Amino acid sequence: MSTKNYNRYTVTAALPYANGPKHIGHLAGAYIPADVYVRYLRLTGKDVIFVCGSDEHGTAIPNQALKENTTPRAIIDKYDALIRTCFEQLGMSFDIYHRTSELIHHQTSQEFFLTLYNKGLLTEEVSEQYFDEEAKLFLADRYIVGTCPKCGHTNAYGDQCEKCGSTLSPRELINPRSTLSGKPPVLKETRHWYLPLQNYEPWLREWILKTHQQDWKPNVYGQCKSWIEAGLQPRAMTRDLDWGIKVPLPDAEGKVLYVWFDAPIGYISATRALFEENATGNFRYATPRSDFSKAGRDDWKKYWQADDTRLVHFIGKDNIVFHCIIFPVMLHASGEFVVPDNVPANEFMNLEGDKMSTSRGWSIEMHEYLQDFPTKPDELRYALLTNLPEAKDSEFTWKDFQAKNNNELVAILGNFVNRAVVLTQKYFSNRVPQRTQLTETDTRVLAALKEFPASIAASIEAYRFREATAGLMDLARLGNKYLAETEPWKLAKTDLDRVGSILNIALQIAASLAIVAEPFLPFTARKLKGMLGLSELKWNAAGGSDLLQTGSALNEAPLLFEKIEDTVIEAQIKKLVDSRRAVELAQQPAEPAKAEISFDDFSRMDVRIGTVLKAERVEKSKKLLKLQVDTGIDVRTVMSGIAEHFTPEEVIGKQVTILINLAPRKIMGVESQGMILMAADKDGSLRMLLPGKPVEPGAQVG
RNA sequence: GGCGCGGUAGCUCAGGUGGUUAGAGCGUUGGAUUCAUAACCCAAAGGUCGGGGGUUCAACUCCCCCCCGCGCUACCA
Repeated sequence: MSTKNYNRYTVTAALPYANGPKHIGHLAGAYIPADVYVRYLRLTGKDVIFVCGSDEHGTAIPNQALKENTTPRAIIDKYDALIRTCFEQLGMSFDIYHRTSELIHHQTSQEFFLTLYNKGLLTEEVSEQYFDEEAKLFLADRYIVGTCPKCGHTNAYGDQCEKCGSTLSPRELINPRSTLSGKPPVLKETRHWYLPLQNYEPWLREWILKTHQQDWKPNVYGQCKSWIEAGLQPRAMTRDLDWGIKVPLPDAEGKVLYVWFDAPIGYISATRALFEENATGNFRYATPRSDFSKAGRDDWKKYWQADDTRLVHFIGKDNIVFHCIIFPVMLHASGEFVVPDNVPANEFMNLEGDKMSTSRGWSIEMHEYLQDFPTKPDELRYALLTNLPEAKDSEFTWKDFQAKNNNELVAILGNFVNRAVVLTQKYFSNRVPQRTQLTETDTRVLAALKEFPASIAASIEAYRFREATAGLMDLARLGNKYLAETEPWKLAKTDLDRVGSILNIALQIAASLAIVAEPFLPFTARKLKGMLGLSELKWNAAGGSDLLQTGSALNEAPLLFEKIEDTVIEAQIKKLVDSRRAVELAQQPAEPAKAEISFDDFSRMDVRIGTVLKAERVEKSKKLLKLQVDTGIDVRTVMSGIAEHFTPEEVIGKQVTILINLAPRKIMGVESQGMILMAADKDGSLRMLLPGKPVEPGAQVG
């Protein structure tokens, strides 16, 4: 249990891997809780930095580049920009969002590696790995497929057979082949540097199993325990790859640091960059902080090396081993760094009854949400916060999103604020009325109000963000209930003084809401403060009864939230289903082969290359084009059902493949003498079969 | 296979170290109300806490077995 007195906080959120867009599951796993935590700490006046950035190394980056037919550099630039923008629009309040491709990160990582190396803490081992001679690459297990030795499945991966579920190593595969070239890989010797994790087992046992049994979440603690008890082994910290951070040793050509070695160091280099930029005033990735304007560029060390710094990593459960075992061992072994005080990893968020997966088309990408709901970042934050997978996998549904918005944000929070403000406009010309004599109800409500901030704070500090969010909404409920009990609209004609007291109290509640909402709903909090004319107040002001001065004017008060209609939700669900269908279609196996035919059958068809001389639309037909085709033998008319895929202009001059001895047939009153051959893609779209180089019309296809 | 985390009202989820009638929100039903984006407020119905054993005066909470879901099993980022 951490009983230490901490004087500053270093909070990290998992570095998103820049090989593609990120979805709301990632937000729920790490970024939203981290942002709430940090915003809260700042409000309480704590010394805190919040660092994150794009993770831009590893084999998947060049692979994605291959897939998108571009360079790794282009891939990371593209996805870094996309993710960075989304985070900003969602209100992620990073002090810096850095990139692991930056020089300072390469330097920091290499220094870190050398520190361990020079201390003699890394071991060197030579092993045989599969190598793709054509791609000239060592292959990660995932990129080798072959026949499973256990079940005979012919497409088992090098690490696992998806059919029988057994765990494999690439060497076990029968007839292995590279997924990059399709060729069989060869075994080749390679040398790598390993971190002997087993040497740190006693330390890990002491640090995790003993010290953190109480304060780490059960899922995190259990996972760590499982690994430690299973026995730790040396883990390679380098890879054969040409994309990444060079191993800073002689004769290490073609070797880079393992991405999971460099990625967490990214937190440190981001912190260095944060102070570098604040010290120089040259801001590229950091958000300027006035309190750091006098900081030196070496001040980053306090946030990583001082004993009274509390390091907290927010991650998803897939990252537990790296943040709880490997990175801490690296930090500990280096001898210079503090280790995390907590790693509040979340589980996964499912979507509409199924696992979220970008590749399967079953996800809500951040940028897609923001495109469709550009004015509603807080609405998403709230829906995710109330259903974070804190203890177990949770589920996001669009209906639930709608319900949270309509029944809670609109009906409870927005409505309460609106009621208080509208009544004030109506009876007190939009000025905060005076509070006179207090009734028993008043004092009770004011006392209850006072309790909220501390209770919400306790939840946040215990990493219970759902509970904390519920506390926020309960405060709005308190306000609604107070109005329902006191019914100021009834008293307006008889006792305006009393009405004034009631509205004063209601407005004080709204003011506290504006402060307390900031970590959860930053955009709404800002709006609400603007409406109430409330200055920036710290957390400890929340719960107070005199946040708003009597007589001060309220500003224009638009509605904080708007209802989301059924049609909008239905459209989102349809979009989701459609995107999965599209992916499934694309992955559908090709049509099975037709029955065998003889060579004679085949040679009876006369297939030629012909040149399209003329093409025109056919009246009253959506599908047909009437073509004049030079077949080398003659020029003939062919009616072709391609009008939905090609315009006449783009067909003219093309050398198409044509079956010329098909029996003529009248179509739309015109005799068609042959058939143009087309390839039909899985989505039904047509592609012409063109010769690779121009040929004379009439060239036989066979 | 081994290990870890889960399996609590129709739905989404809370339930430190075992102890009075097992909780919240949504949904449902009924009531009250009209200041408010037909919203708020009150109340009720609804669960043999995955199944089966055991420990105990007492178990959702501890132990054992089984079933189900998810994850990890260490060169997948």
